[in-house]
Amino acid sequence: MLSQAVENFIKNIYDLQSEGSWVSTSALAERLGQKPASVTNMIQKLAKDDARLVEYMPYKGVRLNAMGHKVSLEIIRHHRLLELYLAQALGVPWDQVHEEAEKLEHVISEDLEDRIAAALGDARRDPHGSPIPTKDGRIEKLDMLPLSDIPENTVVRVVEVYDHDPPLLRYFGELGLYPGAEFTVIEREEFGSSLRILLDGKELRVGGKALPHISVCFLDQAEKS
Amino acid sequence: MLSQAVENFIKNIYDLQSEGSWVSTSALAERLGQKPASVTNMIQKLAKDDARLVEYMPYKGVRLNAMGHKVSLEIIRHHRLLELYLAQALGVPWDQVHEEAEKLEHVISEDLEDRIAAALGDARRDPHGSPIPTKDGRIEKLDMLPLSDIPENTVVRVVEVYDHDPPLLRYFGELGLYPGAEFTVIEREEFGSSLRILLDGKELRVGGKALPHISVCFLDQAEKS
DNA sequence: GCATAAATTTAGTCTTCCCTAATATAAATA
DNA sequence: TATTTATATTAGGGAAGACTAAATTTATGC
Repeated sequence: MLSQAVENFIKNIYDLQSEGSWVSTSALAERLGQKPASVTNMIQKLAKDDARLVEYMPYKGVRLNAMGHKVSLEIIRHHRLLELYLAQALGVPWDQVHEEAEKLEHVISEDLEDRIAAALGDARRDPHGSPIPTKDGRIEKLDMLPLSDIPENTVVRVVEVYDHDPPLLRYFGELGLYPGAEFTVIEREEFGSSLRILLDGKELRVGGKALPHISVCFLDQAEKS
Repeated sequence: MLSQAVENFIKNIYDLQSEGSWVSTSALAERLGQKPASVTNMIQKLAKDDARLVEYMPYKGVRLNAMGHKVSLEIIRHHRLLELYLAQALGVPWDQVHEEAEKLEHVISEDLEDRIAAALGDARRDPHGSPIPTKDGRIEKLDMLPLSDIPENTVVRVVEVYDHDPPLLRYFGELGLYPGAEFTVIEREEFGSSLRILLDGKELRVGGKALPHISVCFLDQAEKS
């Protein structure tokens, strides 16, 4: 049985690892809201023989090994199933599901996980568009680009909104920028200060700081519904 | 914010307190699966000025004060709402809901508590028949007697099954002895070894050890449906 | 009523998981 | 390359929450 502290470490290493192979002590400390010294400490424990969840090279960083990778996907499966269940079954707003799932993910049994999954049917994505890992540890790789990199006059669809900050999510919600939403990028204003888009016939302005947190895919005429 | 350890202490003091005013160190230790020395330690902390949840008299025992009483009912509300929700919404068998709720009760937010309560409508009892405390801290007092005290030739209805042991609950489930079930006590065998009852036209034998764990109310002809 | 048994508390220890302060290493720059 | 700066690690410490062993208090039996 892994402690909640360990599970959180593993999960956050997974998230950071996608942005490069080795995860630095300070990046992990930042994300966990802990001091770098504390992180070094825990990482060394996780790399030891009894745990063996990560590979650690002093002054270089940490990364998950096969075991740690498996464990992280189990936790992320819990988290994302819970987010979706809370939103669908209990109507928890999408800006609050993360915080709630963050606590629940560590305490639900395998059996409850299965029941939640069954209740959701064939659920592939959580409310933010992130893929839900399968029970056997596979996870869909999404084909997408941050909205900040999209050229003008392009039709796109929101794939994933990757941030857990409630005010930011509420802002996106007000604009209608949920996963699945389709819109046209009209014009990128100078210095990336904001983006003009056309969504459901309305012209909207999306703040520049928000752009990296929305990922979209291109939508050619054939696909567009 | 109370720790899970503290919440568990408070909840278990509540449960034991109904069987007499002061709760002994050893009884609490037994229930919590801890050593008496550990319990003394924690109790003294709970009685200190910062917490002030219990009243403590050395060598006599511990009991909840007004604050502790309020807190315990909040935790028990979480627990019982969760048990009922898990059973009703997710089909978790009644012998497993306790264990699951035991972990969840400490991590759900007030908001989630309210959403679960709303989803359940006007829910008054958990799957074992125990009353669910209201949001404002009131709890129904049940009028019932243990099945071991019921005279022969009496018609009764199951009110509460008070034990969390899964095999015992499965045994009751097989017999059909859920809260609400109505039956007639036919004959009490000598030394309380077992009880013959008539339920839904079938004659059943209930093991003597199980009798104190089922509480029933009398059912006169007028009430009987 | 006194001796023994049972229950409780005290004292000291251990693990987990966080911290700060000091030190060591790596990276960046002149 | 030497020096400065940023990053990481080591060393030591503290709170929470459990433990064992020893001492103390209360209850019980003759």
